[in-house]
This record gives sequence, C-alpha cells and structure tokens, in this order.
Amino acid sequence: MPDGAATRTKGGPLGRRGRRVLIRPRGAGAISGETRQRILDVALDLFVEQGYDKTSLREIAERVGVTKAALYYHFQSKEDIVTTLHMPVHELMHSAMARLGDSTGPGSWLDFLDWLIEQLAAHSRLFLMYQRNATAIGEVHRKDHGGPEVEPEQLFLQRLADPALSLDERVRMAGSLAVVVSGAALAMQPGTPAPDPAELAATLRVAVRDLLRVGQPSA
Amino acid sequence: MPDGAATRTKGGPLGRRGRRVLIRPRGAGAISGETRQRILDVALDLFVEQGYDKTSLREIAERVGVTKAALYYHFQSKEDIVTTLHMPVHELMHSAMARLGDSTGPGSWLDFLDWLIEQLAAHSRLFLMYQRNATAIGEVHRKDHGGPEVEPEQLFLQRLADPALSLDERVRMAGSLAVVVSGAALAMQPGTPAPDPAELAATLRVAVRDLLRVGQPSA
DNA sequence: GTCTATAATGTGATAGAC
DNA sequence: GTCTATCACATTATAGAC
Repeated sequence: MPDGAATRTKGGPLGRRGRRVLIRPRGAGAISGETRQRILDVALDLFVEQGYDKTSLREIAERVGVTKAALYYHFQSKEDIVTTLHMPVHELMHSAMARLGDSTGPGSWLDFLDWLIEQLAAHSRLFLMYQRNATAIGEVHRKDHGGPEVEPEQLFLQRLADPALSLDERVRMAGSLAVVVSGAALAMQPGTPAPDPAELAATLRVAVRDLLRVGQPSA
Repeated sequence: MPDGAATRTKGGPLGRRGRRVLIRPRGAGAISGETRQRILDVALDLFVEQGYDKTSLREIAERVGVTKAALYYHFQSKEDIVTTLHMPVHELMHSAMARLGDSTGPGSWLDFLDWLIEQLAAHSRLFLMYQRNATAIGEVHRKDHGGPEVEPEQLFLQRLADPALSLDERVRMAGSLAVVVSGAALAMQPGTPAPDPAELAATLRVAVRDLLRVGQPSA
C-alpha cells in the first residue's frame, strides 16, 4: 500500500484541513526552507503532545501534508528531527555549565537560575519538549556522541552530588531548578491564559530566592 | 526464528547470569506469584532506565529468563504490566485529591504536600517511573478509562488554573509540588549515597514552607 | 507455567521516477 | 522537492504442544 492511501483520496487535492493558504501549488518546488520549518513545527507539537516515541513519521507527514519520503529529503532520520529541535536547548544548557564553572554552592547557583529564567521565556516550548522526552532525547544523543553521558542536564545533577554540600543545600538547589522548570510548564498550561512573561520571570526570581534563603533580586 | 534463540543457547541451562538462586528448577511449575513478581521488578527497572516505549517485551523476557509467551500468561498485555506497576501511585494520587477536597489556596495545599512527602519514601521508585513516563502512562490509562482526562496528575494542575489564585500563588504551589518530586528523584540519584528518608522528609517539609511563605512544621 | 512457532501490524528507511 | 512503491525489521500478541 502506498504511503498515505489510508487517509488521502488517490487523486484528490493536496491541501487538507485548510490549515494553510498556499501561495503557489505544492509539488512544483516549494519555497526554500518553508516545508522544512513546517515539519519542525508539526513535529514539535506532536512530540510535546504525545511524546517522541509514540509519534511516527507517518503521523508527522500526514499533518504536514506530504509523504514520509519527503521528510527524508529534509532530514536524515527521525532522530535528526528531534536533534534539530533540541539543539537550541542543548546549547543553552551547555553554555550554562560554562557559566557555572567550577564553583559550587547556592551563590553561583542563583546566578545560573536567574540566567536560566531569562532564557526560558524565549524557548519555553522547546524546554517543555525536552522535559517530556528527556530519556528519549538523552539516549538519542548519547548514541551520537559516543561518550557515556554528555547531556548537560545530567551535569547539573552531578553538581548536586558534591559531598561538600549538605542535604539541605542539595534539596534546595535541585528544588529551585525544579521550580523554574515547573514555571515554564505553568506558562503553557492549556486552558489557562498565558501569564505575562516578564511578570512570571520576576515571580520566579523571588520564589527561588525564598527557597534558597538569600536576599531579593538586585534588579 | 524462535523467541530467545539470539541470546540463549538452544539446549543450554536456564538460569543465566546467576542473577538468582533457584530453589527448584524452572519449567516444572514455579512457586505461585514468584515469576510474576520478577517480571514486575525487571519491568520497573527497565521502564525507569530507558522508558516504557523503548522497552520491549522481548527485553523484559530476556532479563527475567523466560520467553515472551510466558509474559502473556502472567499479564494480559504490555499495558497491563505498566498499569499494575502504576496502580499504587494512581490510588495515592486519587486519595490525595479526595483529601484536598474543594478547598483552594496555599493552606490546604501545604497539608497535601506534607502528606505527599510522607508517602513518597515508601513508593519513590514507582513515583520515579511515573515521572519519567508520564505521557506514556497517561495515554495508556486514558485509553482504558474511556474518559478524556481522569489522571489525577492533571487534576492537580487544574487546581492551579483557578482564576482566584494570583500568579505568585500559582507559581509557588506548582513549584512546591515540583520541589517534592525533585526531592524524590534526588533520593535515588545514582552515584550518590541515598540520604536518610526521615531527614529528607524533614528537609522537604521546611523547604516547601519557605517557598509557600508559611510557618514551620508543627511536628 | 512455560515453551515453539507464527500471525498481524507498524515502523524507520531507501530507490528511483517525475 | 515530492511522489509511488517497497524493504527489512521489530513489535505486540496469539495458538497450541508439553
């Protein structure tokens, strides 16, 4: 059975659902990068909704309105799609580690959180995708990078394993990170109106300070 | 190709890896419930390690030392396995909602968190499994229970959608829940020694109070 | 209770025409 | 850049012998 025969009439028109107004007909050479971006958009939606593993290429292709084979023109593999989406977050985490440097303890941790809160608004949806597919993404990118554990997320937790830290400090540091992440998820909760990003960020900054028991933000 | 031919010598002995000392030989009728429990143990390990979706029945059967068909004697389906594992957590969440009742606001929320912290120690591994497979488990059990969204986890978030709550309250309530969950994950961080459960619980109780800005625990 | 063998289906991925 | 058609493979699940 051909690719989309189950869901599309054999010779029918291409644009389904009216999800998009086409400037020029599909199949005669689309604008550069346009389809690629739509694939990423659709994939992000599905990965967030139902997870990376449960989302098939057939499903992505269907929603975009192309065949699976077209996906393989734009991306080398399914993993390539999720890797491309995750890249900004990955780089963000990576440079966050660089910021943290070798210092430990709540002080530099707070700086890191402030910076993370700032970045979060711009990438909240990608962060959410990572949060909901952390294990899957972790394994994908462990398979690529040969090494055992290069995911920055894990590095954060390794920081907390520092024996110089008390249990109380560990709980509050890990907890404050969780607060920030939950704040990002809260911002995109369906059914509730999205809060003002600046107000949310300010609220988060105060909240993590309460949890880490340090002074209020300087700004 | 027969089931385990790739990993087990055709006529070889049954017990592999010496993972378990057998009182009496396998295949002559095992002790009631023994294999079933081992299946659950192995499945829990794998679901936590690499996720529900990426774990196949073949893999579970291999580690247990039986064939896939044997799994189907003990469980109706793969979903049945994960549902059985998730059941205690599900019931816990459910009764937590009953405890919360109709009241909103940080007051009853704190009571709920105290209770959750208490329960967490006894079920930390199952909670971790849920946390890492929330989307998968959610969909599995939505498929069973016909209804659209009966998962208690979602109900917690619906509480936070109450328009009577300020953004600050929402952030702190969602955040405090995240702190408790992260505390459970912290307790089982590989590589670091497991903290004393009672001490961890006490630390969490104080931490969530700092975040919710209420007094210290009465106990 | 466990096995062998197989069914039924879906998946990621590729070849080659247009 | 997208299509049709197909491949090779893994998966969940079942049937029936022992």
